[in-house]
Amino acid sequence: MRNIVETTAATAFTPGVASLTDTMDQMGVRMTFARDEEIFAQGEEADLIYRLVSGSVRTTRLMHDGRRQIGEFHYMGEIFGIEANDEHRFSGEALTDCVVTVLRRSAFVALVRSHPDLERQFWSATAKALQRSQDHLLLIGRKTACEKVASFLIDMAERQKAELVSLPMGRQDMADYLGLTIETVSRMLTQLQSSRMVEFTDSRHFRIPSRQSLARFCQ
Amino acid sequence: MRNIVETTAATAFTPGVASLTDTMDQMGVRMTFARDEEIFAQGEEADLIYRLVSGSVRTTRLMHDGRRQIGEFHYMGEIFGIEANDEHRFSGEALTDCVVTVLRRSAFVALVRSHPDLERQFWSATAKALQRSQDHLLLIGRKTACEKVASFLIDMAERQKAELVSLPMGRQDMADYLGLTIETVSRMLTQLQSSRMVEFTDSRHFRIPSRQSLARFCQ
DNA sequence: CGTTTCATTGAGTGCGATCAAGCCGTGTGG
DNA sequence: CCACACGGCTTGATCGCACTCAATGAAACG
Repeated sequence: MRNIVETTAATAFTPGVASLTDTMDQMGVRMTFARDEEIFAQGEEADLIYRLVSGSVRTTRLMHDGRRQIGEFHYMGEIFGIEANDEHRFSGEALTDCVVTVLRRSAFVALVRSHPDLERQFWSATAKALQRSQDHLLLIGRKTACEKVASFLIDMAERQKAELVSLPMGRQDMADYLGLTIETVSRMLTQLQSSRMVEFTDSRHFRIPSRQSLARFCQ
Repeated sequence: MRNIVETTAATAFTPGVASLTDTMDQMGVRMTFARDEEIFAQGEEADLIYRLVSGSVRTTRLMHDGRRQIGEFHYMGEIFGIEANDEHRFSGEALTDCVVTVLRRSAFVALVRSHPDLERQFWSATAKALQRSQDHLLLIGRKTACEKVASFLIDMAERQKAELVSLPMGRQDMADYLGLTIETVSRMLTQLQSSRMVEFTDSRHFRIPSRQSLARFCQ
């Protein structure tokens, strides 16, 4: 454990109309993680809840033989590490250097119980996660390699306001998110680029000339 | 609409320590659906919440060209049709003839708000759904056809207490749940059967001689 | 008994995986 | 400043698993 998490603030704090994330930031303890560092491990007790102040995180699940599935990428402001049971079913790993605020689950549950508004916000976040997971099922189960990569690029572009979109993850992470191999991801990217659907300035930055055109590749 | 849903009971009802599902059954309106009938449609306003009294349900999502992904199968007792937004992202269809209790979402939210215990049960159900969806991601994204089918059979066996497990869905539904074709599902089933991993009495009923042996096929 | 629907089996194809180089930007030390 | 190594990415050649297309088998139903 890198840091002792203090929960003493919980009893003193009264949020009023504060947002869930603001409240977590005020009550939680700030921690930093370096790129590729593990934040929590698959199988570990899920007694902490995390909010991402800056940087990006991936949640991954590993099979015995090394096959890997990325459950979700999390970006600035998002909550992650929520579990229905008391055990983490995914590992959480820092995609880039990042800062998180950490809250004990028990403190979180107590807080949320006494502030129904926060509870609703929290439920909404969970339901959104479910939605994204279900959307992803269709992508992984039924889309072609090209459609998967195109959908991913559009999703990234929609999450970022900037015209030039940046990819915090490498090709292997993209592959493990989309249920493909690194080679196939690379091939589809060059294919999309030579069809003028995307323009990469370098391997981690791209822009989409016409969102609509690219969307046609996603079905 | 087949049936007008009454919500007058909501104000009069006080659940005490009743379970969420019991409460829904008491407050909701009972409806019946025939096999393959649509309970709610993809894109439709999600103003109702459903609990399955008897029978089975599939939630499906369709692409323009007919490709289909099944999100989840629901069995007796389960709640389904919950959405984060006000629009259904999946269709709900009766897998078999079934009976459901239906509750207006607004009534449900009001009820849940005034009874924190119910709210916790509801949240737990949502979190479990998220968990199942995430488990399914690994299956669809990274498992082989054989592993997918074996995992599915074990999951079915675990949900039913009986030694002889019955499949309420046809081969096409299995295929669309696992991200395979109907032919591949059929081939894997005969392959598993000729390896003595499962015994089918007919196409819809099977038993597993050794759970452990079959589990080895799931990785 | 014919018709329909669902499941199985077979033959051949193709998409994405695998195996193997090659490329390129970055960092390091001489 | 160059030589070299290293990791991440791309590209090429080949393979194989799952898909497609097609036929057959087996129940269910009128």
